[in-house]
Amino acid sequence: MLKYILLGFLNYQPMTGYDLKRSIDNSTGHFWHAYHSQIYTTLRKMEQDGLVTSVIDDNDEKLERRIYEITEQGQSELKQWLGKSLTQLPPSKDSLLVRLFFSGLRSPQEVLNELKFQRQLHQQQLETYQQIEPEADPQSELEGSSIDFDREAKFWRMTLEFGLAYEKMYLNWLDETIARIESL
Amino acid sequence: MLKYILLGFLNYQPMTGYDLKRSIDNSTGHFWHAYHSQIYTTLRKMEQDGLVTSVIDDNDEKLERRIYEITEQGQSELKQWLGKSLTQLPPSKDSLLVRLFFSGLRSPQEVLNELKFQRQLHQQQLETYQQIEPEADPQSELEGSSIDFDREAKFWRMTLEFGLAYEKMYLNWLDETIARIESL
DNA sequence: GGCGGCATGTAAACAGTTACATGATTCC
DNA sequence: GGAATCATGTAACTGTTTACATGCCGCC
Repeated sequence: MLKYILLGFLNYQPMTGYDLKRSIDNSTGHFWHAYHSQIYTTLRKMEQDGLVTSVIDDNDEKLERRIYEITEQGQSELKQWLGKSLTQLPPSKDSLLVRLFFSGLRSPQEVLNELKFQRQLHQQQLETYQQIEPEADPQSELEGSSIDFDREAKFWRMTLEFGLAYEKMYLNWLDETIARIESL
Repeated sequence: MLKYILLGFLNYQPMTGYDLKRSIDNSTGHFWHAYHSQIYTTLRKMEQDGLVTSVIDDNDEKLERRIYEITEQGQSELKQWLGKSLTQLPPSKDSLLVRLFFSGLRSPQEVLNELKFQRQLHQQQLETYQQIEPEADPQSELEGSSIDFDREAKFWRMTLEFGLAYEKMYLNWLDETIARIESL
């Protein structure tokens, strides 16, 4: 999966591993997290497979900043992946729900503490998403590009809407669940 | 993670790998999926680590059905895990959102087809959850057990409520997103 | 000079997925 | 007899996470 995320971003413009890490953290990372260690190793592998090429940045002679660029083969692989629609539900994994499922073994107070802490985190996450709203086009500086970033931004916005809906739903459910446990 | 799910179920009663597979598919699998291959190998590893013990079922001489039972060490490890509350948001991974994020490369019709198909799947999933509602206690036959299954069932119900809220949110978002793309 | 953030990487461990394999039982 | 489902497992691979490691730059 990470492979396609990297191809997706490199299809916008050439970037270093670190640039990719930041791009992911600010956008797709909200629904597909990646560690820098995985990004660097995956980029190396993709270069071996001919999906990207890399050059060392000349501007900066001290730091070995490697700039990656997507190849035609990379573009074609990205398009091919997008062409094959999902035919199943993406499996969801939520360790909090696993913990809650087996919470008969814990004291109600312990469960409440955990849920209330999660509530804070989800509240923060919601606020993070709400602050992304105004600026929907972080790539707007790319004037000469062949990419229509207005069109791209519509899809980015849709994933943001998902994040907002998800956090609101999560907060609602946490509030109801907390209330239910408190009344036990 | 799977380790703790297996411990959680074995804490209710001794079971075979296949029993565990079915229990997971019907409950925690909705928020933490596991393949049978992983279940069997993890059980073997847990036995080596002293978290469970196993015996071959005598009733069935043809089939080598191995019945696993949780040990005291296993119980203590399960409780210890539950004791350490999550301090971060569980990372979510949703490949549909990744695909949508980069859907500027696709035709609107392709995107719509994928979203509409996902809509069907989520509708089915919602109905699945709605049918679980009436029977909240699949373990009710265990009369002599030391586990208070009424108390357990309250937590199971909470995770089910999450599933219902999640699917409703997802369907809503899909409907809005589909409408937005159709009006482009 | 020390601290924090920038920037890049490797190694080892762990988790999860896919494919292969086998044999029993049940139903048609 | 054949197909589907029950039931158990191994092997190879891929993906993900944690830990280790290094050095630069700017700020106080």
